[in-house]
Amino acid sequence: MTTAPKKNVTMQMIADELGISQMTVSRALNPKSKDYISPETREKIVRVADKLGYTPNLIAKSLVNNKTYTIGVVVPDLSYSFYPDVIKGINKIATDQDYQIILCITYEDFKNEEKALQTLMSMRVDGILLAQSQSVKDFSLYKKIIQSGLPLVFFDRYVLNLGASCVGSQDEQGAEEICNYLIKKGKKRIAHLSGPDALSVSLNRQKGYKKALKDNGIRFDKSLIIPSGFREDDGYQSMKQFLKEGKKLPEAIVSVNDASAIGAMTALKEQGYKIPEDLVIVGFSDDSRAKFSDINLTTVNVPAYEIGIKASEILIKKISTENSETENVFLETSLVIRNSTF
Amino acid sequence: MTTAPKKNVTMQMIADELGISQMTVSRALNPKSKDYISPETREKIVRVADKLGYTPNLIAKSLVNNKTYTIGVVVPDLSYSFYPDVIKGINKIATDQDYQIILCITYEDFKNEEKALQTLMSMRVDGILLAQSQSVKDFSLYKKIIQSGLPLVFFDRYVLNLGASCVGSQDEQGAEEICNYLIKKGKKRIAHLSGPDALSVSLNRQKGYKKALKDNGIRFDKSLIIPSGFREDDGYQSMKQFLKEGKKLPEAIVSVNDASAIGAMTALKEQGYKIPEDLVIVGFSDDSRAKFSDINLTTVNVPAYEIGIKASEILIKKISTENSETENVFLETSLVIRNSTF
DNA sequence: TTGAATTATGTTAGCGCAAACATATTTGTT
DNA sequence: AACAAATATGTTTGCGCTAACATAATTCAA
Repeated sequence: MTTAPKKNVTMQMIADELGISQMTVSRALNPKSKDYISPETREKIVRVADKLGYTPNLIAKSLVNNKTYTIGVVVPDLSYSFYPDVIKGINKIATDQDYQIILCITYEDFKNEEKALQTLMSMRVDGILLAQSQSVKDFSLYKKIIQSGLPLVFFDRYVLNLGASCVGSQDEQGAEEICNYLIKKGKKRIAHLSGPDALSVSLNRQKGYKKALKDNGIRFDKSLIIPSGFREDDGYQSMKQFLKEGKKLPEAIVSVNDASAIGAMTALKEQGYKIPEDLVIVGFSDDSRAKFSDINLTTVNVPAYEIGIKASEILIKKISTENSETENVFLETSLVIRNSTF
Repeated sequence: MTTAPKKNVTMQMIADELGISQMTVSRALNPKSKDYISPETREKIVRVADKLGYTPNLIAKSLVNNKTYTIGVVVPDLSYSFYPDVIKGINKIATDQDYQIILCITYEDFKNEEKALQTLMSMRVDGILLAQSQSVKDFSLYKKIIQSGLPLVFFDRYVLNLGASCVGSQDEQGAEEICNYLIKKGKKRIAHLSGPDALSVSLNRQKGYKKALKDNGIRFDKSLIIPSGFREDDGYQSMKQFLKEGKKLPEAIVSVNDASAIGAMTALKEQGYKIPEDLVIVGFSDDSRAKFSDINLTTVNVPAYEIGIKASEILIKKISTENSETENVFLETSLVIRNSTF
């Protein structure tokens, strides 16, 4: 037995049942302070609404109000603990303010990112939270969004001075700190497994790396920049390539993030190198896996949950305030020393 | 300088610009096979649409078509790797079919779950994927959803015979297998850290545990069922409580999931017990942390990504097929032996 | 050449709701 | 009693779009 799917109950149906106008139903179910409605009528309406199983149609409401109570959240991946943690933060604030999250995963592919953004615009989300994909090509779509007046807040991976607020971490300082730590430990020949040039995180972390070198009188050696990416496999492949070239091994490697560091460790171990005896390696992000003794990665903690909180707070403020200024917030990182640098 | 937020461009604006009717614009931008439109007109329209920065309004479309191309995904948590992995699977299928995901996190709270489901109904999502929260109270809302004709598919934590399809893992067999493994290793006094009674996963895993005992001629001892939950802290608290009661320590503990097992390990270690020397412990789920040597948890692998794939496939089939039958799918688990059971 | 088919466009209505503007009905005030 | 204010409800319109049904312009066969 299959029951024919019932059509959704509308205000008109409730009105018809009671022989009143649809507008009265609307007023009863969505009381505005300035509206008048008699308690008896309201009660009747609520009872019938309940009896018929009325569920308000947010689509229709959105069309009228030009407001959807949805925000688009675009992330590159869910594979490591970082973005799920950010999303938890976003969800906290969004839920408190009755916004729903539309989740898009780009898998680091700019094509997917562009498609997601287009769709979110068409869905008339009230705002967008975006962490760029690793393969960004250009910023024209970002500009279009910003210019259209749709609030956009970058998080983690951002573009400054585009008119969108940015929430991230103090990447440069974090990288500088961890490099200084390595140098203090006596390391001089330090390589950097870097992320894609187009991204703020990559550049800032690299900047911190260079600054630490400079401050400590170590000459920057371009050949020690190993181009990589954010995924474990990026680190693995890049390290493998580097080792194949037969260059002299560095004393330390500063990776652009944990996943990449873990990949690099795998490549190094495959070649029989021991960490931290033969060389030390550090990451960035404090992935949930970093603390385990098989990896035990010295890294820089980035407050993922707080980034989510802050980014969504700024977004929602932007949504509900007429002319809110763009603001950039960079949360503090902290050094987490573990055994990969003994 | 702050530019006034431009109103969104509509088809009517394009039509006005060209002195044609809005309907012609609609036809040009959303070609239906049966429609006629001259190539020149279409070209003009596309050009103007582009010039004005037209973005189709899916809200309006949804209202007309009674179809939103959204699916609601309700999960209890994002803290462990399991649900993010499921979501990756869901996202894969959803994206392929041009559906967007509306993500709701309940934090194991039934109140949040009910609110999320209500909202999703109001948003007129085309279907819902749900993993119940740990604190389910009753099924009336599920029934209401199903009766309303809104496709609902349970995943991971499900309720059979409610009219909704269910996608899960072979929990009973998995639990049985891991218990048999322990028994084969000579363990006889085996405790079970169990999940909430209201949930399928809990019951099935407990059923598998009991079956293994029975098949091996071990009498079931009710006092060895330790009521717990799915979160790390649940396992920690329950274990602590159990230890405080001063009962004789079991030789092995079968936990309802990895997080709970990890929590229990913490409690045990705090009391100076050594794993696996003093007692062995096993989990369920194969969380991304389970493989690390600090934990090294023998567990049952549950194919999270595949559950996401299967559940969303079934949901979308249900959405697009008139009278699709409910179907229940239980994916195979596999034993993962690590050092927590030496 | 004529009218039927084909092609190209226009008009109207309605999806479900709420803003804006009526119109009743009741209450309170003097 | 008379009128304004307060209260309660109704009507119309439009959000942006598409389905359904016109109508106009063109093509083509006989």
